[in-house]
Amino acid sequence: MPDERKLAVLRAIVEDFVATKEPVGSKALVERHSLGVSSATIRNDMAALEDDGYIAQPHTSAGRVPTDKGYRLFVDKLASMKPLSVAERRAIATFLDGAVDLDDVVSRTVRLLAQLTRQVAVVQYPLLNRSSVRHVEIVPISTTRILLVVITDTGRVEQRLVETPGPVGEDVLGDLRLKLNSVIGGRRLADVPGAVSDLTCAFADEDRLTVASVLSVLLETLIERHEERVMLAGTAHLTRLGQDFPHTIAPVLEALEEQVVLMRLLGEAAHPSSVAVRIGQENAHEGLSGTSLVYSGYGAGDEAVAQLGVLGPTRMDYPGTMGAVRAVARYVGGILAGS
Amino acid sequence: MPDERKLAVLRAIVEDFVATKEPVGSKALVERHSLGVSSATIRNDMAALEDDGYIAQPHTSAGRVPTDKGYRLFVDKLASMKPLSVAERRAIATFLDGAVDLDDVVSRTVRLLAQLTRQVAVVQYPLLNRSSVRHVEIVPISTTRILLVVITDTGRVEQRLVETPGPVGEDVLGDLRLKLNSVIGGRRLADVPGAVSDLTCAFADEDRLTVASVLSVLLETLIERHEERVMLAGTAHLTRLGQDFPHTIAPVLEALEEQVVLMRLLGEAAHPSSVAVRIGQENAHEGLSGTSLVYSGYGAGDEAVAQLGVLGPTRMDYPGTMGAVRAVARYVGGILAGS
DNA sequence: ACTTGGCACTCTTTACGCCGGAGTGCCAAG
DNA sequence: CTTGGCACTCCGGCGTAAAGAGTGCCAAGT
Repeated sequence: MPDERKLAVLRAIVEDFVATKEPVGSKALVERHSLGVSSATIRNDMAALEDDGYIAQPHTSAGRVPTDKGYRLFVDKLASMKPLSVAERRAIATFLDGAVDLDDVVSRTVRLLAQLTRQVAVVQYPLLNRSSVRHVEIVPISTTRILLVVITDTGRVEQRLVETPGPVGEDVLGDLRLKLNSVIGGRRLADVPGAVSDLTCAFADEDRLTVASVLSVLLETLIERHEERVMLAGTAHLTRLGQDFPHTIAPVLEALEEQVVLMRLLGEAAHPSSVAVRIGQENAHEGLSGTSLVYSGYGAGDEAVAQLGVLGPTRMDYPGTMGAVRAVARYVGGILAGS
Repeated sequence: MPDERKLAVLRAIVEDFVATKEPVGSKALVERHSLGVSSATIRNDMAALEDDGYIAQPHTSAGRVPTDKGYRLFVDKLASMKPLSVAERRAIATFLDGAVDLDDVVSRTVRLLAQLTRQVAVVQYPLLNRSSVRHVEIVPISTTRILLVVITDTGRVEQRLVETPGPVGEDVLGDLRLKLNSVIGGRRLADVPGAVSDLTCAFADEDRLTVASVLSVLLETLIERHEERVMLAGTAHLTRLGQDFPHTIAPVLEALEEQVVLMRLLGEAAHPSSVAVRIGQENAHEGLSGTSLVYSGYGAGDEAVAQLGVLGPTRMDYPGTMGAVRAVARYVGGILAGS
């Protein structure tokens, strides 16, 4: 619909507004970007863009500001990811190569991303569906509470407390541990449910309830838990956002503290293998209507195992941010594949 | 040094200032608190208090504001912890009793504390020195990388990645795992170093280096790692602080993201068994000079196993906050002792 | 049909001066 | 030692004024 020049105008508006944080007027536009036309022409174009909902003015006779819809068009049609500088690339390498641990990889990644983009970074823990069970450990905590620990061969460790319906003997637990390890040790996580289904039969009647409760928690842990954790960093960068809108920062912080919200944020869309963007209201969470999420799947090889991204004001440098997210996602993928 | 009435005046100033967030003058003081003297007398006292450094005025002919030193005196001599309301007590109980997990206890505690005090809450993971080793698991990740997992009988799980000096055979690892478990299984964490000291001798020469590297990481993990983790919540409450001093919020957020800073914050003082307060500059960290930390040790029984507390503006309700911190610390202690 | 220069209009932002209020410090008297 | 009085200071709010930025529209030009 919008012709060529109008698009150029929109692009210029977005770029200038991102750079200056101030509504941009027709005169400033024609000065800074060498469009071949006069300010009056630009004014006409801007009026048209406003009619179409791509830009808006905060109040009469102020400059124009991109709307969410405007940013969307910009991201979809007008922006290309900006490749990182050499220094940035080197920073990624040196920062990430020292990781000693899965936790460490995630924590370094999230800090790196925050620093690189100067925004809030979010990294989902890799969910390693195709991994298999290395060991199951059962630890009695009290007479009716036991701790269940699952170790996978990819280095993931999950723990979960189980309330048993009644007191359990040490011997039963020991027995259960042996049987569990022999039955599911080495199995793919996905195969575990089938493997343990008839395990309860091997126990005396009075212990079956206990065994069943342990098994149900085990399955729950394997299926759900690995999706639950995210890590974040760079919340201090929100203060820049708060500079102009002090009221918007609190709800964002609140949202970020809710793991659930974060997970939905990353999880709602199908995992993209490359970079995607959720802009403003598209986030479908009250406090996040003034922020954009730039995210990408990452993982070893071709398959995405989790998501990572950054959250910032809708008025952000999309090309740069998208470039950084893509670069980090790829590098982390490489690390996961290599280890 | 300061006589009785001057102390009363200081107390009144602190209370009023905390309540109103505005510098308090002599006239307002004598109106709100039924001191038996006139405003002129108060003025003299205030001048004396100012000479002694307990209060200050933001600018000439404005009301007075307590200094860090003033708050210190208030906390030490004038304040008593305010007991919680019944509703608050019940909130603690219902909130904390549902915990299913050590992680869960910590995460619920920190959220509860944040909500109760309307400030930033910090909870250190319990370090269970007196616990003993339940199981050690060794998982090969690649030819020169193995994952070491330690499970204690208190339900704590630690994992650590080990880079071996060279390739290691599965059999050696299996052997090591067996030997490790038989030697240190059931031992107190503190006893582990002694127990494993001569374990390397049991291996063939070419494997000793590998074994030694694994053992050193193991010891490291047991000694250091359990002190490292903290959890926090309620960062959104910082925005209230930022209302008046927008520039102070960013450094605080930065400090909070640095686990190291947080740990030093809690760790510098000897673990107190009851509530203690660190005010303003006493925190010895740049960005935290405008905040106070109210903290307490907590743990099962008499011995403190970790710390917990809240961070807020120096201008905070100390009696209320201290009461809340004490109550939560005690309740969590009870839970840990009970489970 | 599109572009352009001009112009009037609107609205925000900044500056300035003014005044009121709150609070202090000091003094002299009780 | 306390008290009332008083002069002085300084912040903060308010209204007006001027400046500046930007728009919308129109009529003329290409």
